[in-house]
Amino acid sequence: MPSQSIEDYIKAIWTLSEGKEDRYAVSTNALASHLVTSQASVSEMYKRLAEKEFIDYVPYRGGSLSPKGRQLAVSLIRKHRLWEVFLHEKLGFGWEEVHDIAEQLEHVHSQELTKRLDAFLDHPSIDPHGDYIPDADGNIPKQRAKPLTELSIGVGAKVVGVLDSNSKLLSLLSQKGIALGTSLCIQSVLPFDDSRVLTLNGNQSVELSYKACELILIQENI
Amino acid sequence: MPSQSIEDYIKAIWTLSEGKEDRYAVSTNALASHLVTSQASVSEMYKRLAEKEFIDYVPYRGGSLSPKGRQLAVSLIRKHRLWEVFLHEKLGFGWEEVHDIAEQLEHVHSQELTKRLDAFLDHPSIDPHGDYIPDADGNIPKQRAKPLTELSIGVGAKVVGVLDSNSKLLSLLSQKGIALGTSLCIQSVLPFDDSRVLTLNGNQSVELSYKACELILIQENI
DNA sequence: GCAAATATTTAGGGTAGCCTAAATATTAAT
DNA sequence: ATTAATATTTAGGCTACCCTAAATATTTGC
Repeated sequence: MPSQSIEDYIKAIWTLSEGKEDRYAVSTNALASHLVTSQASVSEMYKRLAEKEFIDYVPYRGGSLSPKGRQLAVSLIRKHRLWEVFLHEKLGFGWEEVHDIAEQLEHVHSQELTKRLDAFLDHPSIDPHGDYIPDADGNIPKQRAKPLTELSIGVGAKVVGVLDSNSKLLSLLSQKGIALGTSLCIQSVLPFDDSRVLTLNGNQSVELSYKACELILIQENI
Repeated sequence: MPSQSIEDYIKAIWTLSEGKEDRYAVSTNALASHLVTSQASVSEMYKRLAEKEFIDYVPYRGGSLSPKGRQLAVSLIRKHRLWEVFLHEKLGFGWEEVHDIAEQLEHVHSQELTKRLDAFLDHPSIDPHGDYIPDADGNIPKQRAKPLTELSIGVGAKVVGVLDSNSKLLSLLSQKGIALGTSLCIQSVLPFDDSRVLTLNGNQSVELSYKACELILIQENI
């Protein structure tokens, strides 16, 4: 069982190499400042992690996750984000409060627990911050979901999540014909209040306030 | 923030002094075998715990919880049992599976989390093993709840909990007129199947199978 | 291409845990 | 009351972390 400390390091390496090419090596420096620790500690830990085959480590070149390391990282991310959903949806914590608690909960070891928690939460795919939750096999979409307010006019996208389980928002959306998976594109942005006029599934046209758009997560079509 | 190790020691001291008089001192030996560690480690840790004022420690006499130590212990027990309820009631774990996971979850530090979990579970007073959950102020009934099958004939008792949230059991009980707080006493035990004939609230008489009696927790009148 | 700046590792040391074996205190037995 | 048995502590040593300061590699700027 990897120690909490090892788990923290692995997760940090994963985070810092997100979006970078495969096997991207994280520098001692970057990791040290991310973890708010000394470079010497990182250097030492890099040796331990390489020893245990969580990373590939070339002295003076930094460390990159091995398949084993990546798997550990992703399972931590999965647990972290599932717990965040739990804290937000079930216990009513604000999205800004959930991180620190999830940071502790992610270290609980029990695959069965993760599996049941996932089912209890109805297999969510997005956490309260809009980040994707890796599935049980560790797959996770590369592209980060972004709020509808950040979509440019004329660019096609798909609804992948909603940032608030607030039932009023959900009923507003269903009323407008917007659901998970709906394809849309922004037709125009209205003056003064920045409401968006959307085209849904290539035909219907609906208007949605800025406030609602902020909470809808989309992924741009490729 | 006390370390996980310190928390484990404190909880163990609490457990071993349960039911004993106040300030009961736990011997090095007893604690070592309970924690499956060496006596030397306990001796050493006793010094650390006394230093941090979690226990009163007289060399060669063992350690007893200080008020501060007792408070920590009870908060751990509270968290442990609340998580057990969560795992059993919400995630469907069997009562025999919940302990090990709760053992990890109890170390998560967040009073707000405990508070909200308690509310989410509807302020349970008993965990899936029939142990009382200390309230937010650390109060906990001295007497342990025991199953109705362990109540002797003619002894008065009160229903304090039900070990299975199985709705069929609950509906059977409401049908028979048994609820939380019902006073009862065993009139007789039937031959062959060990069903119990009960007197409820001093008047009605009902019969209940052994299988059902096993899951009903009672506390004997004093 | 070499010096200066920067990044990284090594050296040396600290604490919280854990361990076994030896020394010492306490308790029980005759 | 002394000895034998048992309980407890101390001594000495280990690992996994952490740290600062010094040494060494690498990169950058001219």
